[in-house]
Amino acid sequence: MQLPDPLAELNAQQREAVTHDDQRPLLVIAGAGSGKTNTLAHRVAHLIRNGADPQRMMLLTFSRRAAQEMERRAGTVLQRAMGLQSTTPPNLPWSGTFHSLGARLLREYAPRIGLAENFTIHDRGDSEDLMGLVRHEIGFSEQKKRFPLKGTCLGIYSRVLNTREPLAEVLQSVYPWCTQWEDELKKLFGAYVEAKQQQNVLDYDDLLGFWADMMSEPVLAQEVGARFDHALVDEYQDTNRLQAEILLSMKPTGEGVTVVGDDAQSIYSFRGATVRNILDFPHRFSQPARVVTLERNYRSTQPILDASNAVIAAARERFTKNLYTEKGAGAKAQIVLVPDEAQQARWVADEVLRRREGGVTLKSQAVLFRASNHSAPLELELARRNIPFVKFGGLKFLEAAHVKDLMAVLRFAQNPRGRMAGFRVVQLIPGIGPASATRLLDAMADAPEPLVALQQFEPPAAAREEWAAFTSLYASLVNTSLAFPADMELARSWYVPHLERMHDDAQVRKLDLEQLARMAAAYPTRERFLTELTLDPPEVTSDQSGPPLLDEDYLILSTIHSAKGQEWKAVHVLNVVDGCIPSDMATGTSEEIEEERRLLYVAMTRAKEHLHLVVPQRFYVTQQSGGGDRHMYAGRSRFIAEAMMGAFEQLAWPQADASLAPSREAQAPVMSVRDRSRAAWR
DNA sequence: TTTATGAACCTTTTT
DNA sequence: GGTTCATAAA
Repeated sequence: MQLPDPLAELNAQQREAVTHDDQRPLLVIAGAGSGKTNTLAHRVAHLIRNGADPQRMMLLTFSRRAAQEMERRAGTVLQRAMGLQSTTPPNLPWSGTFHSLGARLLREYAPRIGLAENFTIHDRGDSEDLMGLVRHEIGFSEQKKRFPLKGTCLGIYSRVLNTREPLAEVLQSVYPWCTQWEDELKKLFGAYVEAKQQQNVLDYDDLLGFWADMMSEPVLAQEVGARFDHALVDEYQDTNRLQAEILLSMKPTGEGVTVVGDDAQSIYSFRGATVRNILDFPHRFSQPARVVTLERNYRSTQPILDASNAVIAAARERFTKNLYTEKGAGAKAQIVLVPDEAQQARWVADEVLRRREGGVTLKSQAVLFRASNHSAPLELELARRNIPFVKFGGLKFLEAAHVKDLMAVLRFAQNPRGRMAGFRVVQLIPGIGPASATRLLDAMADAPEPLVALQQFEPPAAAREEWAAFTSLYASLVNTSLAFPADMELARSWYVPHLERMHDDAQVRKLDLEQLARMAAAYPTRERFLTELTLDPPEVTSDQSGPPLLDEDYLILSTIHSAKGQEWKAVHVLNVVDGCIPSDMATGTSEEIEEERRLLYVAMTRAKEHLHLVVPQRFYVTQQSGGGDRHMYAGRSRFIAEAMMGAFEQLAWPQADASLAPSREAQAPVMSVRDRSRAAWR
């Protein structure tokens, strides 16, 4: 039987990237929409077809979702190419983010590198809290002059680790207002590291840092490196120096290394990512790399591409790529002027429904925005009109207080030396506050058997009864006689009464806990559940109405950052206004501004057929000084210069002459202060 | 020492 | 609009 040639659907450059077979490392510069994922999937399939062992492939992608998508598509390609009947995708056990693979390796090698195997992982919030605690303990919270806040301290620490720059340099370039505190910060970070080790916890940065440290030991480097024949990295423009070092130490010759990226889409430098990684890649290994550039765009129509190209062409520095497409002409990208944010919400809702009438499902439309709170007015409008939507990015499910509480119970059981979890959990018990909690945790830290210390602890009299209930819960959680997720159920039944006592809206919050319990069921062990949920939190925010059913149609709302790698038929970008894009939080240096420009470019290139940039001409800002909210008049984003307007179609809504007059809604009474003042005394 | 109440605060993006 | 921080009362 003649099998179809799996490469037939690829263009020449893609084929070159897929079939690259010599020992040199491979760099694929892939423009937006150039079939990057497809190419990578084909490459994975190609390697497997030629005998590569999927167990010995490391696939580093930006998110777990990206990894799953990759496995799925590689599976489809393989199936077609080999005529396999089975529909199961190849099992790629080593695919995930740098952080998640780091966690797995460290767990596995823990005994040999001086770690306890049951370490738990701090998320951003825990790390900040611990930093704050240490900061307080060594007396920096009571300085006469203001010492940087805990979040800033963690930011500095993290940046030093991820960029591998000396503290002094980081302070100079990114935190110039903190340079006077260099010595104190050094001392603080030393104490912070000490605290983490005593508590047997790792933070995000440790997952990379310890991995890199482990690889600096030649015996281990050799051993780990030899486990993998291939290492493929997606979104390479968003990796940082530390990640590049890890890759280099795993595969010093570059043999079997493939990285894919697009310098024009680098949008994570705030996290220490550097475009230099992709620029320097060709000469980082002991042999030069082969470079393949994908320029043909398969996603967007020519007019959308023209507008996007115009925006990115103004970038200060970039690798010239000229995206082209053979898709037929379509509608020009639109710039839509609306009077204010409320009208913007109405316009978008109208437009979304209009498109749906035209046959574009809600799911194939997306609304993108710079910061997650930008979508608030739109969310109200959508709710009012019963348009279902799912929002990505922004406040995470796991950041809700009640979800953190329940997770902390499990984490405290998993790692009894983790103070942050314990501190949180025991204060749920009425009668126990910070002082008693500290006394308990100190006793546990000093004891050889933390569980025994906890059982022997004398709680304040007011807490005695509840304390007994807790100790028995804790004991059964620590002795993992229960199969996961049965212990989750146990913890939940202990926590729910506390939840009801503390929150008026306990009903809504209980739904979230049920959701959490359902999620837990998908993991084999408690350890895996805790680790993976911390490293790869569910992106959907908790929503009072609950997530729509999977088969239902719903609109996508997403931050631009979370929209990375995705595409939709119609894309609406909110607040394309100076102050939002670029964010006025990020107009300090020209590097920051350049990154904001790329952000707009990323947003625009998500669109396949219809692209709308909405410009509210007036919007609210809440300013801390000046005592209240005020209106601001803002112009179109500086990234769309007058000279580029030829690539856009501009329209105003409502009709131009009315655009600056107050709308009907603005004049209609929305409330009665008199009713309210009367009601206040009723 | 704990808890209840009030005031201030601050709002980017993510592993 | 929500949480965190400070102060006062139990």
